[in-house]
Amino acid sequence: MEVYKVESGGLGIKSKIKEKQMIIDGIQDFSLAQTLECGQCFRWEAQDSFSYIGVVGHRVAKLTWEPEGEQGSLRIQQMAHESSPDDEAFWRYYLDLDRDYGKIKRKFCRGNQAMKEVIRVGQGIHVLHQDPWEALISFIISQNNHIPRIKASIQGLCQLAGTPLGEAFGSPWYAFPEPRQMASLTREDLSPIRLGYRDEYILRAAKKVEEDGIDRLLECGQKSPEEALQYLCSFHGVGKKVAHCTMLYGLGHRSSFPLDVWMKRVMHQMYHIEEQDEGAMEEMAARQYGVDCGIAQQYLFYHITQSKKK
DNA sequence: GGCCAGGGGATTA
DNA sequence: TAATCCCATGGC
Repeated sequence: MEVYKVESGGLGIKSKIKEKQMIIDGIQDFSLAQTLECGQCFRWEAQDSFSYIGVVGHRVAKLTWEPEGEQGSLRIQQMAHESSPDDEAFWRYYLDLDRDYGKIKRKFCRGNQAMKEVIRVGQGIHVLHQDPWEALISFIISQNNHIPRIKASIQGLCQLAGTPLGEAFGSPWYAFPEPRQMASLTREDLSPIRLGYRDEYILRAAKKVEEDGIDRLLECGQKSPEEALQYLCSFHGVGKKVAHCTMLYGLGHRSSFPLDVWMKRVMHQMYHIEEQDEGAMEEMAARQYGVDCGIAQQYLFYHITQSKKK
C-alpha cells in the first residue's frame, strides 16, 4: 500500500493517499455540509450529515468529513478507474481548501457587528470552483425555480445526455453533458425533464458555445469582471443574476455579487437599501466586503435562507 | 386557486 | 430606465 504526504498552501494542511482514497487533514474554517448545501451546487447527495456522493467532471466520489475539534479531515473515496495523479490538486481547488477563510471572515466582521452573527451561522462555507459550462446551464435552470426541482432537472439532463461513468456506491453515474452532447438535443428530447421555458435557453446556450468555442467561455475566468459579465449576458436567457452566479461559482470571480430575491431582502434588512436599487447594493457590497464580496454573498444568502426555514 | 420559487425577455410609456 | 406581463412547472 502506497502512502505519501503532501504539504501545500501555507495553512498547515497535510494530506496522504492510501490506495484509492485520499485523506486531507488539518482543514479549518470548513463544513462539508454547509459548502455542499448552501445552494451553490446541485449534484451532491447527502448520505448522512458527514458524507456526500457526487460527480465533478468525470470524477465520481464520496466525500466524508471527520471533525477533530476546531479542525477536521476530509476523506475522499473516488471511483477506482478514475484516479489520476492530480486528484489531490483537483479536490483542493474544487473545494477551495487553500484559501484562508479565517482571514477573510475576520475582514468581513471588522466594524460590522451584524456580520458576526451572519457568519456564525454559515462559518464553514467555502465557495467552490465548479465547471463553468455546468454552472452556466445550472443557473439558467435555476431561474424562477426551487432547489429540489433544479437538482431533479439537472440529474435528468445528465441521465439523458451525459456520458455514463459506470456504477459506483450502488448506482449508475453520468457526467454533466458537454456542449456538443446538449446541442444535438431538441425541445422534444428535453420535455420529460420538465424544464419549462428554460429548455430553449439551454439549447441555445449549447449551440452558442459550440459556435464560439468553449475557450471563449473558459477565458472569462482570466478576463475582467466587466468583460466576463458582458459575454455571459450575450446568451439568450442569461441576465445579470445568472451571469454573476456563473462568474462566482464557475469562473472564480470572487468579486461577483449575485442579487436574487433573498439577497435583496437581506441587503434591505442590513443596509436599508430599497429592494429595486441593485446599483446601490453592488456599491455597498464592494465597499463593505471588497474584492471577496462574492464570498460574503454566500454567508449572507445562507443566513437569510436558513433563518426563513424556521 | 392563488402564490411563490436564488429570472429574463419583450413590450410599453 | 422603469413598470408590467408573460414565459412552464410543481409544491403548498
